[in-house]
Amino acid sequence: MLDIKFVRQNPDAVKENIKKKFQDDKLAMVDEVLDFDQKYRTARTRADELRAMRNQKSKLIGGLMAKGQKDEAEAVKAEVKAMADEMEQLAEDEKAYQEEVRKRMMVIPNIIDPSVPIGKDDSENVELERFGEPVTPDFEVPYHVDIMESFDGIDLDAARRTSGNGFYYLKGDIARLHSSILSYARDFMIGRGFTYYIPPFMIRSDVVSGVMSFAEMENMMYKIEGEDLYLIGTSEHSMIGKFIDTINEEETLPQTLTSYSPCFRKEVGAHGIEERGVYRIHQFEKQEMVVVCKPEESPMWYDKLWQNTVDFFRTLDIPVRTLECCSGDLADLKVKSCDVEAWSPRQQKYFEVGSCSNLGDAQARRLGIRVRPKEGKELYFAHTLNNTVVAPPRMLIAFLENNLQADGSVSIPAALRPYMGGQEKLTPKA
RNA sequence: GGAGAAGUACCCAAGUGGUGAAGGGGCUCCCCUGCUAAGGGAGUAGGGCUCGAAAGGGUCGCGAGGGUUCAAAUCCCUCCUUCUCCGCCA
Repeated sequence: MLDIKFVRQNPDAVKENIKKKFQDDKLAMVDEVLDFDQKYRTARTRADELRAMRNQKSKLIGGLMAKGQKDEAEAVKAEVKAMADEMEQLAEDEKAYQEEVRKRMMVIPNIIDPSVPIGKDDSENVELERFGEPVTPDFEVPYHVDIMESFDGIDLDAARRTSGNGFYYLKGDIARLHSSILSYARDFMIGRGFTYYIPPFMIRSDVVSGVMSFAEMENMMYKIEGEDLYLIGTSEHSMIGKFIDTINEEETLPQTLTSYSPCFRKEVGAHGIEERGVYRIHQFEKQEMVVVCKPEESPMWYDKLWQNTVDFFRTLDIPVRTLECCSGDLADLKVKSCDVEAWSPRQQKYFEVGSCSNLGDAQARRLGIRVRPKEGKELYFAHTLNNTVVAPPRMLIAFLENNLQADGSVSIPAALRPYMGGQEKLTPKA
C-alpha cells in the first residue's frame, strides 16, 4: 500500500511502476484515486466545519440551560437540528469516498526496487547465483515418495482415508528427519541472533484480512466452524499480526524473529504431477524469519535473510540457487523478492524451497506498524521483511534426493547428526 | 463454558449527560539551596485526518465498533481484554 501523499505528488511514477509490472488495467485507478481523494477532502472539510458549528452551539445550549433560559436553548437546538441532514449526508459521502480510495490503494502495487528485473511472469525470473555443484548421480534417483517408502517412512493411503488428498503420515526415520531439520533450523537461526517464537496457530478474521487480500484468503485459509478463527497459512501471519497498530520505540529495532509453526493451506486449483507426493500439501511445518526494521536497513536485511537460507541448505549438502522475481511476478506489496531453490537430481532442475521478500513500508502502512524516532517527533512506518528458513516436508524432497547413495541409503550431514541420535546414515528397510 | 467486577496518559487515579478530561506519582526544564537531602515554579493526552505559504485553526479521540441526544468518558447494544469465583481439561 502506497502513501496517498506520494500518489498525489507523483502520479506519473505510480503509473510508470504499474506499467513495469504489466498491470495496465490498473492505470486508470491512479486518476480515480486522485479524483475520489479530492472529493473526500472536500466533503471532509465541509463536514468538519459543520461539526465545529455544532460543537459551538451545543456548548451554547449547555450555557443557556444552566441559566434556565429554556426557550432560547430550544431555538438553538432547532438550528442544530436543521443541519442534521447535511451532516449525515456528508458523513456518508466521506465514508464512501474514502472507501473508494482505499479499495484502489489496496491493489495499486508498491513501487518496486530499481534493481528488480523487468519481466512479464515467472518465466522471466532471473537466476542470480548458484551455491554448490548441482550433481547428477550415476544411478537413478527415485521419486521422493518411493525413497520415503524404502525407509517405511510415509503412509499416504492412510492419510487419504483420514483426511483426504494432500495430507500425509510420516513415520520412523523419515518423521524423525523431519523434526530434526526443524530443530536444527531453530538452533541455526538462534545462533544468528534471531529470537525464537512459537506463535498462535489460529488468528482472528480481522488479522487475516489485514495480512492478506480477500482472494488470498479464499484460496488459502481454513476457517474454524462456529468461531472467528482461521488456521494460519504461515507463521508470518501471526508474527506480523502481532505488530498491527503498534508504535515501536526506535531502539527496539531491528526485531529479528524466527518462528516455528505448522502451516495450513487450501491450495485451491489444479497442480501438475511434480506437485504430488509431499510437494504441495494442505499441511506442512515451517521455520520462518521475520524482520521489522528501520527503512534504511531493509536492503541490508534482505541480503542477510536470503543468505541465511542459502547457508542453512549448504550445511546440509544441498545445492541451491537464488532466483530473483521479475517485476511481473512480484506480488503487489513487495519491493523486491527472490526465491531460494534447491537442486533436484531426479528432475535435473531447481525447485522452490523458500521465498525472501522485502515489503518496504507497504505492509507496515497497511497494518499501522509505526516507529517513534529517538530524535524528533514524527512517527514513521517500519520496513518489514520475511523469509523461509526451511519448510518440510517439501524440503525432505531435496534432502533425500541430494543425500541419497547408490546403495539406497541416505547420508546424514554432520550438522544434522546431533538431532538424529548421532546416526551417520539411514539404511533402507528390507 | 457459567456468574460477578473492571478497562481513562508512562504509572496510580477522579470524573453517572452540559462551557478547556480533576489530582497525584514519574519524567523534562528552570529557580532556590549548595557536595547529599529538601523546597519552589513551568512543561508533560497521544495519534489520525483536514484547512493554511506560515503562524495557527478545525475535526476525531476515555478498550473497539455501533446507537440514542442539540450535546456521551458518562445512557443503550455488540464485541475484545483483564481480574475474582465456579465448571471442564493436556
